[in-house]
Amino acid sequence: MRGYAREHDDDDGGVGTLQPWEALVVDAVGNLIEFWNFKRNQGRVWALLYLRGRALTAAQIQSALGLSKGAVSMLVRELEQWCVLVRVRAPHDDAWRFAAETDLMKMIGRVISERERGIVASVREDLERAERLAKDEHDVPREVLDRLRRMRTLAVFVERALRVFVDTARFDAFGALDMLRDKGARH
Amino acid sequence: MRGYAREHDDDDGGVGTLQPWEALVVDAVGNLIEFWNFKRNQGRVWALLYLRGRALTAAQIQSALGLSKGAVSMLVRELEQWCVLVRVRAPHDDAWRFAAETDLMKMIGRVISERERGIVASVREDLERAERLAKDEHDVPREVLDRLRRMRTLAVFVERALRVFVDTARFDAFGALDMLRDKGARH
DNA sequence: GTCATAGTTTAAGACCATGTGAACCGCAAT
DNA sequence: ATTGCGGTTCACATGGTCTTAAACTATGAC
Repeated sequence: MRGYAREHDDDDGGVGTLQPWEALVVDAVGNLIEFWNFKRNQGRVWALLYLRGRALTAAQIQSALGLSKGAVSMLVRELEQWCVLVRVRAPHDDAWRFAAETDLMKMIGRVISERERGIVASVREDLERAERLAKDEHDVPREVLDRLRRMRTLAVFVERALRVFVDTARFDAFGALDMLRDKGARH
Repeated sequence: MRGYAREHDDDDGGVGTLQPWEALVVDAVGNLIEFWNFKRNQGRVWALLYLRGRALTAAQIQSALGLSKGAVSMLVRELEQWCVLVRVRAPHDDAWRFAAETDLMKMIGRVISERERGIVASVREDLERAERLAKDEHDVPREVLDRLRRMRTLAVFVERALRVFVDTARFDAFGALDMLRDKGARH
């Protein structure tokens, strides 16, 4: 019976295809992540790396997940930009290796500060501009202006909330989100 | 100069196109909502209705936003299902009218409980199945099982957090999210 | 009955995101 | 210089989502 771990498992991280249970995990994370507007395969790559618990080469990722060379190249670069994995090269290794980031706060924080915050900010700006324009018209009813103001205020509020979140969450108020980390034990 | 409000503005809610400032608002909301995995036009419809502060007919929505009849039909049905607008028919009116829901908690609560919670739950289930399968293998390293368990635990945690949120948030801990509502004043 | 109006459903097409495969670059070994 | 290997980039194909146009249903007026 073909086992999960090979004898010298250092040099092959996943030739051929995944075990069924591994595929389950990888796809589950992929599906989840897809809903947060990332690519499904980004989630699958991260999950694979996290599960394996060590750095894999692009080729290993490619064959484990059944992706093309180009796709892996794109995916790891994107994930790197989101601080979701790190690219490492051992002294005399001739290939990059990729390892999963396990600090969820770091990842979420980055997504919020780079993406969510930008969106909310631009909505707020549009609402502000709209408010100025509307005020210049002479015939916009008071209640309409009022609703417009309320929307803008809400946007400002959300913007602040996000800022507070990223600024404070690092010093973990959110203990549970540190759960993926390898703390005690080994090493 | 063509004004915003017409003399007898009861019967035309938006013939032709929107005022520039209105378009700004509507599109801003559309862009925002798109990022929460809804259709851009769903956001635009809601924003229009909220801004106008009264129920509009499908035809009015259609011409104000420049959509097709079919699109409006789809959009309002979907929004209705998410409790984002209500469909009303006045006594002797021969057309439905649609009004924006202003209780943000109601809307968010519904989205979380119907969509987000389902996703997280299905991920948790997959992780549980994977964990059982992995335990049946004899050669899965302890650390791997451990990471798998941690992922599952995190999923369970998130699931609980979402449940708590939808169950308690109704009795507004989140005052700011009630901001869109017309409370005091008129009426 | 016919006609008109309001709304729904559907097939077809436009559009966009994602992945592929091949060409390409850079480097090291021979 | 040539070959091999890791990695990147790009044009194109593919697939999914959204919108439209048109057919269709329903309902009320005449």
